[in-house]
Amino acid sequence: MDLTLPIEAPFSLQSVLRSHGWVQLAPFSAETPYEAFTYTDQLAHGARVTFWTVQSVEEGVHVAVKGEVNTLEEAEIRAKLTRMLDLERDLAPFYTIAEQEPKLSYMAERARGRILRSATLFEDIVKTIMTTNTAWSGTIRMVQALVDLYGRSLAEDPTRHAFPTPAELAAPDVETLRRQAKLGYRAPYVSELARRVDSGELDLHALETSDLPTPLLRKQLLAIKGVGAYAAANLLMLIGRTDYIPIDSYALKVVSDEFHDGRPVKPADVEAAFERFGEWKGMAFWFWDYDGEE
DNA sequence: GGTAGACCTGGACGC
DNA sequence: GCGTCCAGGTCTACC
Repeated sequence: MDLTLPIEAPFSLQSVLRSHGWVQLAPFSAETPYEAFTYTDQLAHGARVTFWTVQSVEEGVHVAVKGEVNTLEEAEIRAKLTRMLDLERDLAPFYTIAEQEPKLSYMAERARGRILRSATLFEDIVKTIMTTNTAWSGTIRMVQALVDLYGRSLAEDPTRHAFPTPAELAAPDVETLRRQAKLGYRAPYVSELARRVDSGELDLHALETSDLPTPLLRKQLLAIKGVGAYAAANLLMLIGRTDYIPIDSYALKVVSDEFHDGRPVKPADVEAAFERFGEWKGMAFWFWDYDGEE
């Protein structure tokens, strides 16, 4: 079936897909220049696996779904795409600030600022843990392994798999996760997270929709094993809280090159570079035109 | 609250 | 081929 998700301007599907590396991770699939993407998803309603092809149209985005879906399933797909394409983020206040800064002034014109997310916060947390202390190629490999090994397959094409649910990742023991998916020391982190979410002990929907102040939300994220300062800030960015900067070795490098002539910098220097943007400093860091190509 | 050391894996690099 | 280093960090023990 086909459905259209109407989206008000400014919006650019390509800008969302280019917002970070998530589109390169399974079960996403896309080719540069990222004008469309596909995604394999296991629906909560009926637990059926569906395959979507999403592309930009004049009114918003068009979604082609393999097979027929009922009304509840269609509503779920619309809700998930709204999350994935970050459609509820209000960028107007940030655009007002950004147009005063030459390194950010491109944003409104190019409809940048929306950050690609997975269908669920659970998937985003697992993927974020997979980015820590590894090369990007390692992140791609580990996420692909989790999807291929534990995600339910698409009936029409068994080579395609959805991202595993918390129950599906809680099922294998830690040693199996470590050995089969080659997660290394991250295996117990993923296992514990999956078990806590599956049992209801950790309510990620409540966390995501909470109106708690950002420092308290950050504290809840830091309580998840495997989520440290960088990962928590990254996840806060994904759920629309932009007042922390995900400081990793990449951040240290780009800030060093941009503001300190390549001299070594510390996390405090990264904070200082964007402090003037207040609650938007994570956005300013994330979308700063470091290489002058925007 | 701050810091040193250990931690899985796999690719890059030097020999 | 083989050994070493380290990559888009985090945890634990210790001070």
